[in-house]
Amino acid sequence: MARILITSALPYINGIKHLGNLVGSQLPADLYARYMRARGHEVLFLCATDEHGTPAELAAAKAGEPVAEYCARMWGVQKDLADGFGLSFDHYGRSSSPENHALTQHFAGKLFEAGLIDEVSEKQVYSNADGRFLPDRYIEGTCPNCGYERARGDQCENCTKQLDPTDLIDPRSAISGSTDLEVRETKHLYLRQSQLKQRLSEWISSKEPTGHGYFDDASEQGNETPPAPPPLPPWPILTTSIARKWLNDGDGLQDRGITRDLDWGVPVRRGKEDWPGMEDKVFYVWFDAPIEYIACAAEWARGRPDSEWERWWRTDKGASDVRYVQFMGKDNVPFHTLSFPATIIGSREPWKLVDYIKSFNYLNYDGGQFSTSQGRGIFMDAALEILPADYWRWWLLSHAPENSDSEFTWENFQASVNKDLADVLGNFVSRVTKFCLSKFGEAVPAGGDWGAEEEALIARLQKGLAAYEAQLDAMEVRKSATELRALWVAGNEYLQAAAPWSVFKEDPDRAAAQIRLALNLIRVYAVLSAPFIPDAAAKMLAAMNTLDTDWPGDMRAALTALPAGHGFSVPDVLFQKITDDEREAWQTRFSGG
RNA sequence: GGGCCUGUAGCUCAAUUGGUUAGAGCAGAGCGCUCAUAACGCUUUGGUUGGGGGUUCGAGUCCCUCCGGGCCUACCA
Repeated sequence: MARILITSALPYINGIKHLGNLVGSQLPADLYARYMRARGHEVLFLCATDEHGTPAELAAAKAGEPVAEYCARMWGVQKDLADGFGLSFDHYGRSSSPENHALTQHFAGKLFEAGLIDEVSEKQVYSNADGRFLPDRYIEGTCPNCGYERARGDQCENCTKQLDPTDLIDPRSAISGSTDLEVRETKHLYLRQSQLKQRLSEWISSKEPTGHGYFDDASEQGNETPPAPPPLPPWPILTTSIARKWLNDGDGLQDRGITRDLDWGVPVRRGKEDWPGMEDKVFYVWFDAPIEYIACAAEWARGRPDSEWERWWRTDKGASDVRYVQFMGKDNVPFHTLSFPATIIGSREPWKLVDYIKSFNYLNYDGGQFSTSQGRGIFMDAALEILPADYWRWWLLSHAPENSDSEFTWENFQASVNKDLADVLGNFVSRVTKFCLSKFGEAVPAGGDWGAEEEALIARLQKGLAAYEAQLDAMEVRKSATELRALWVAGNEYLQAAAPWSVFKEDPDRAAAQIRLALNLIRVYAVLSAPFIPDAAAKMLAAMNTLDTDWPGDMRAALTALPAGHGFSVPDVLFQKITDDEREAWQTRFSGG
């Protein structure tokens, strides 16, 4: 049995996430976690809300709540939605947890001891009206280059010119509109990532197709039950190319500011000691957020010995055989390939480094981007209001933006759900159970033997299963969905060829054997489909009146798990089809504006 | 500006990394079946792989160039 640590990128606390966020990290991570658990491996699957930073403070102010209360409330909202989508986290934590405060400060102290922290004095824009320093993006003004009046302090959206906030004509706060701005001197801590460039570069190289670092320890252990998963493939090009760009672009990897002048966050300390001159500052959210991956495990183990979570994270305390896989959207890649590893490596302590980073492109909505501000697209709460989670899970996973940005259209969604889920899988369950009920009653029928058709089906399923497993092991999400669907289709083809409804008239025993196989196939489908559509899988198992969720190793054996005489019930329709009227109504409702 | 990704059938995507005649699903057409959610199965139409040039015995795949779509560019996270 292997041990698999899985983390999903942390959703930012500010508001409800849309389907693009979901498919880019949490959902594929859940697919992988459910699959690995089903294969019998020990899985720790973690996620948490990312709560610090300026946007959280502003969102709280807008909601008229203290930021701590706002974050606590939104954590609850996001947790409920995650549960609604069947995301099977072992723990859903918070980056604001005491565990993360302590660990973030601990890492800062270790990095300081290693000489990897610089104190840098710099000038930043302060807004008197807002009572805060303004990040460059929160300063607006007229672009000196093109005259656009709503240029931001970092870049003009109109002419794309890179700007410095002091370049802007008539600068004002984007928060309040106030022009009462001044430049103040402030001191910040910088992580000297540039010192670790060589080390990081070599590490990234080892994960590329020509590298040799992707055969992790967990995959090299011999004859176990269950067998260890196959070696991890090279990292996605998307992951390594973004990392390379940041490593090599311009002067190479830049040192990074890891503190901010904010109230809400992890106070700057060196371990448990004060940090002179840093009394009113907090760590930058991108410093503390990835550390929450570790702290989240500590939260999970609250009230139990530290060894419980350290065996997942400390290579000196049992984590050396852990396989660690991260899931995220492409915007998160630099922080996971460089900044966080720099924190880990720079600490000179034996923390577990990530083994595989699965990154995703973006999901677009009907010809444009999802937009929170314009209410354009589908958000997690609205999605669950109109349809069960499995419908979304199936479509999103089978269309995951792995190679390029992909697009949600209602036509495609309707066609995919109706055909794949209702017609191919749902109808299979329906036709088999109803036929059995009418001819043999609500129990697995006895009599008859398998013949050539059954042998051919078993061989085909065995082959298809191997293909499905290979894609899931490689985290090829779309291809996994294709293989799963092919398994469903095989059942329908078999039924058509076997035609038990005809056979029954001449040879009821033979028909009984066919239906016995088909009923067993429903259970097998439930087990195999559960990582994608857990709720429907549970319904199928309930209808088959079984708790046997063993992953099929030998298909022949798996297809005899339900013996003759085993009672079952005909389930309700598994997947209701989406009608044209519904589709059109939703299309209108979610068009935004 | 720089970097990366991407363009394959009406639609959504493959193509074992340069190797026979570019394949699936959906949509369309035809046939079969009647257990089933008007479901299922079989057959079938549909391609100058964005345009042009080059390398090669051989190019969807490699190189150059042009066109289109997208992302990133370090103080939003």
